[in-house]
Amino acid sequence: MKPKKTTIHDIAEKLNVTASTVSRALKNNPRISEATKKVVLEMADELNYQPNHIASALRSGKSHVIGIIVPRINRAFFSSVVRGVEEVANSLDYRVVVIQSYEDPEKEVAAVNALLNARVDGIIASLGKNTESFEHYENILKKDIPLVLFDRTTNKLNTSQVVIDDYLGAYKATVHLIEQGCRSIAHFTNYKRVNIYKERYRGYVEALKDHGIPFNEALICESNMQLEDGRICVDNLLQANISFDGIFSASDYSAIGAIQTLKENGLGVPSDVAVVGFSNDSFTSLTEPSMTSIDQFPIEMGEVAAQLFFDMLNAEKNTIITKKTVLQPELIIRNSSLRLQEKSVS
Amino acid sequence: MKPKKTTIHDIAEKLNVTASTVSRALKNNPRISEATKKVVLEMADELNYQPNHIASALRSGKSHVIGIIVPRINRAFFSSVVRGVEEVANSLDYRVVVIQSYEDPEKEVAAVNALLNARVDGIIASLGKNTESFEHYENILKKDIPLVLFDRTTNKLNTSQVVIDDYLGAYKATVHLIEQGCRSIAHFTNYKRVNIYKERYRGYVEALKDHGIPFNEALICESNMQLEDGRICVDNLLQANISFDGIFSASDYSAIGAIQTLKENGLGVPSDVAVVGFSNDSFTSLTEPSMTSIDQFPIEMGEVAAQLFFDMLNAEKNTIITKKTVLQPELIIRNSSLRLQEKSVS
DNA sequence: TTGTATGCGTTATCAC
DNA sequence: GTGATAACGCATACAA
Repeated sequence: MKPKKTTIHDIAEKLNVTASTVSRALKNNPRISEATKKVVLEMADELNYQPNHIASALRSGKSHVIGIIVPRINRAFFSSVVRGVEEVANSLDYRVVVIQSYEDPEKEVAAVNALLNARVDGIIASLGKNTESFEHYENILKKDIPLVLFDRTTNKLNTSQVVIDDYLGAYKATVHLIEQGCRSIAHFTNYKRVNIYKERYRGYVEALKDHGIPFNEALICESNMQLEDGRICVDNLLQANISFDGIFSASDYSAIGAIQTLKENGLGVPSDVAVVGFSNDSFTSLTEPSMTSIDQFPIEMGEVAAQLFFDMLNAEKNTIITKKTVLQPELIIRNSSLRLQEKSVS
Repeated sequence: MKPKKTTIHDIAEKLNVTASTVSRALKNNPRISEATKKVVLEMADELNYQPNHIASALRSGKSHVIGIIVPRINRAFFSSVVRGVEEVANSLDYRVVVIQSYEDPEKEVAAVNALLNARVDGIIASLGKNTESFEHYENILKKDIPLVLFDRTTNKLNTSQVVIDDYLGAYKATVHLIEQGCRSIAHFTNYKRVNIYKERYRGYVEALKDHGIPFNEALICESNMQLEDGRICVDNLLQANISFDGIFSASDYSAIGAIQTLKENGLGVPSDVAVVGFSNDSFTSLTEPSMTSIDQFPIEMGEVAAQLFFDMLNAEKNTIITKKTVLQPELIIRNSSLRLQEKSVS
């Protein structure tokens, strides 16, 4: 019933050569004559030969698979990064497998082990928010397996990474709010725990300083940055009677929560409070008002991550090259912060 | 430097048994004594043994990998289905790899080939909108490899599938609009090309009939169901001066496009036009007004798909069992269609 | 209950 | 430029 799959031996037999010759011909080995290569390729085609990657992986020790660890794949940002990696990887005949860590350190450790166990040729990862130990990643490096970190990275690991300039993104966002007339800008952050939020916090502070606006501790709200947290932050500000006319949230999710609560309290967005988020998640264009945010160019980030991976893979002789690439973010202005035109109309 | 990975031979050597014994002990083979199993497991633990799945796959012909083909992973629906599959699969020591077809028939064929080539033990797939030939899927079945279809399926392939009752979902949605007082309900669809939209169309028609509301061809708008298409559909209705007081869109995306255009034209949602979408995508709770939609229980769908896969896998002797599972959808009522309370207030 | 022998399909290392 | 052989790590038919 099941037609047996054709192997290099089948091809070899038909052509009266050996499997080694076929193997070399298929791999375009320079020591094989062009004539032989030609007939081998033709026969392979005729017999509908499909190389067995499993056998190849076993023999060569190279699986041609890259493992990606992301907190969750249903975030637009992460799924776009994965897509970027895939594009580069597939073009070089590499496959990609994705594992989600769900921001759970234990699951992250398990993910690393699962990937190592699956003999991936390398790992591209973004750290979970609660990751504080890096042993599992150090194990990867100890085994000389390429590791590339993206977005949520750490400098405690000596490996390549790609990030956006979170500082610059936050700076741009804050300056934009100032230009729209905001003078009391609240900031939603998680800077004590995650590097990228620390950078965004720094950008916010610096932008205020550069424009002569005093920093006000009371306007900082620390949380886990989900939708509900944004609601709570606004509630707290209102209850405490702290006046504010702008919000820069380091996450789109807490930004939308903030917008909802502001509206429920009869405050206009952006007329009373202008709001800017971070990540340019796909839903930001669907909210009312549509939300200004910072684009992180996730596809490009994935492409760069893949490139860094292959750089490491190919340099793997003894030179350990680690590179940090920083991408430039862009401010996408939408209605949640666009006051100037509104004012001239009303 | 690199410590060589421990194999079953290393364990065997330490214990003065053979590799076969170790292999069997690790697989919990009943022909091995409990005592031997115990020492083998202990030694495996001590030497930090990690089974080499690649070698195992080569030898046994079973990769313990399930391939999933989805149009795009960044749709909440699909990523949730994948998650459901993963949960069941991982609990049975199977891994999952995902390939996106991007609604492109050629990419879908390539995806099937890539998965077969990767020697996956089975494939779980949702068809692309433009898929009209099924040869690539027939090839899977010919090879006796389990295939499970979900959501966007076809009856032209004799294999297991899991769908929601699209007819019922549409029926519920339409009845809900009628109960909210709608009497001229537009329907956005793609029924001529995709089965599930045909079923939703049928549910819409039937609900109207059951409530004595005449069907009006002019209220049907066929399109590709993206956001922009929803905008166009509403534009067309308005331009043609066709009066309508409700919209049942078979997609959340065209529903949000419709809401945007209605609002831009000064029409109230739901006061002038009530809107219901389909899929309960995560953004539906973030729009203004929040959007009523039909939940398809994607995680459950993934779990069932995985279950059907394992059913096929385990029955693979000679009995080909194919089963069709139909899940029940649920109407999630939000503000875009909730008129009754609004009316009593205003 | 355990050991022996063999092969899954490929590739690396010799040899010629 | 090509062939012969072994080996990657594991699983299984057959023997004992």
